[in-house]
Amino acid sequence: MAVTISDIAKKAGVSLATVSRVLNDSGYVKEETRERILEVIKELNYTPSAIARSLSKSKTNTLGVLVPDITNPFFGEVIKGISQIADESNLNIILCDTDDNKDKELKSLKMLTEQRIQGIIIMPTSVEDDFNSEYLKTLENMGIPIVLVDGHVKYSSFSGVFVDNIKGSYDAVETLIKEGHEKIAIITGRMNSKPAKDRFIGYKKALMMNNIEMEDKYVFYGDYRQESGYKYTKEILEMEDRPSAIFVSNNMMTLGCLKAIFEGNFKIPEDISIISFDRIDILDTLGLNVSYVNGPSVELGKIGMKMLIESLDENELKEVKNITLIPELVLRGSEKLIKR
Amino acid sequence: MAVTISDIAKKAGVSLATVSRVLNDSGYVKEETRERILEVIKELNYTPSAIARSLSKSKTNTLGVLVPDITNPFFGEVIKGISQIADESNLNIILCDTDDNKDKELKSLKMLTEQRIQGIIIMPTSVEDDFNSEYLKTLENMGIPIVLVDGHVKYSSFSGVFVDNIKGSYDAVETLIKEGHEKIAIITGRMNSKPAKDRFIGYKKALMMNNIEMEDKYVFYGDYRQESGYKYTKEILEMEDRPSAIFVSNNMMTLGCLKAIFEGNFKIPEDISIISFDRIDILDTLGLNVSYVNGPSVELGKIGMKMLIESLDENELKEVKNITLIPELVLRGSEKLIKR
DNA sequence: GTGAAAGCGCTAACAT
DNA sequence: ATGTTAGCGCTTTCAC
Repeated sequence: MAVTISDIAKKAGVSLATVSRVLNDSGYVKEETRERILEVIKELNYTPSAIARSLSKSKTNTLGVLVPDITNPFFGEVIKGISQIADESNLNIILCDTDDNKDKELKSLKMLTEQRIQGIIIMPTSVEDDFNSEYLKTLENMGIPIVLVDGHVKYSSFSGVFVDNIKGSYDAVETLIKEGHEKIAIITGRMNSKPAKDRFIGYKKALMMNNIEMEDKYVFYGDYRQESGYKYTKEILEMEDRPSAIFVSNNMMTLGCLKAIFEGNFKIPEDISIISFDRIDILDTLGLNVSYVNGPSVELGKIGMKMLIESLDENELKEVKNITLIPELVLRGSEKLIKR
Repeated sequence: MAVTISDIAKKAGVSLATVSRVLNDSGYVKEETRERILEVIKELNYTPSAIARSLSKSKTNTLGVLVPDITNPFFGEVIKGISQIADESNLNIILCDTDDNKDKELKSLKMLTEQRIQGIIIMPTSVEDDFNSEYLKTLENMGIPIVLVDGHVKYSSFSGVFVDNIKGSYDAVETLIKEGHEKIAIITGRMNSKPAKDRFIGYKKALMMNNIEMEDKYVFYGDYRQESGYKYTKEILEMEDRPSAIFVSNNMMTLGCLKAIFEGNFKIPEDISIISFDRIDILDTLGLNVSYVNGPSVELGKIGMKMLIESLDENELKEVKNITLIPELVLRGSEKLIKR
């Protein structure tokens, strides 16, 4: 169907090998022959088959990337970082949206191995029912390097780049305390997710270090979705012993939280203070001054990809590397304690 | 390196062909042999090579998808739609973020043809410097079906699924007029983009049909980016003969527009009315009642993918199909004309 | 400097 | 019901 290397060879009056040589700049080819071949290639509009090449070289130059939700801008930014580095190294990437679903994740993983990708960057969905990490482990044993980004799977023996979630939320909550807040609520993520758990730990730690007793009634177990942020904020706003501040564990829940606050006609920070984990671009754009803990998304992607590329080098002995990035606390005023 | 079909054959004491048969459920295999083979496959942890299969069948079952910006939730949703349908048909997709950049787009296109993808869904970046449509045309002539989503390239001879931008903005602007607005500003997109142009046309048409003279001073030529929305809204708000309403041609510029409005301490719709093209989830979430023209993103993706799959069928004669979806006008109150 | 030929892992006639 | 074999398009070793 398509024009192949042998069509080129025939038309140029040389052998396959010679064509291949000019294609790959390998071995010696007389300048004259080279030019003739190049011309024929142009003329016939030849495009080499990556498939055939991959098969022949047992090397695809393709990497797999798994994200839980492609419509979440945070992941979008991570992907930007990943693509950028991949591009520079002329690596292809196959991107899979796992829809935050272990089954889809597994299906994608299988598809990727069939495609003989040479490495995987994965942003896992959660740690629950953790059968996929077994599968990942198998892949790694088969020689496919795995790099985790912003999450943890069961076997911590994978390399990865993470955000220091504990420190991030510790800083946020401590800031609230220093502002004078004493009753600080938290809306957490699912407790089977490492990042969510760590954010909770940071919260507890900050209270403890500042001699504030944690109160169960101020702890709301959310699930990283808008709805839970909305629902629990509503509850919080109606408490008789209402906390003066809320620490919300991720961006989506913060949106829900804000909705509840606006609906109830409460003002930030006059009526209630909040700090969010994760930046929400839009808020800044709209001039809504919500303070947040900023996980470095693009950076996460870039570093993850660089780690992966390094471990692609077969010669290098594979040691497990872990890099943890410290998130930055960005204060916008929503953390302030106003006399109420 | 990896275990191959012949390893399986050897260990199971059969020939390659037989193994291939059970792998593909083709031809007859004795139940007993089948089971034995299946067992060996499990045991050796065999994963077929899609690469080898593709080469052998001259068929990759892989599609290419090009998006201008993966961090834009609108495209994220289109991708969700695409993935969903692809999944159901067991088609793989390679997704490329072109960064709204013709060169990257071209590079991705080349990469995709090397990968021998069997079809392409493309959301083009703009119509400007339109050399890629030539390339696309070449690809199509080579038998690779192309489906356009929400954009137009130079050669309108491609199939595609679009949004009726003219009608969308016509409805929006007419609504403003019916509300009593007479001075209606527009912030457009770049005039080399078909959708942007059409949205402008809808605006003009609505004015004309309602016997309102279009005033040049109310037309602001933006570029679909936040900054331009911000900048022109600032200008608008400072005009001595200030319009009572703004029609903003896309979501990003609307964000900039809102920022300018809030910064100036203007109220919607008390001080100024607006309608946006494109839904912005966050606004609803936050309880900001901005009316908008809603392009059906997920639907766009699903339909686009279905069209592509249809034209994958080689038997089918390839006719150019165009489907245009009518966007829905969602009124939230920001269009109201309040006595000022 | 160039060519011949084996091989990458699999499929699909064609035999048996 | 199963085996043999010729490709798929390319790379690479070994000859010449």
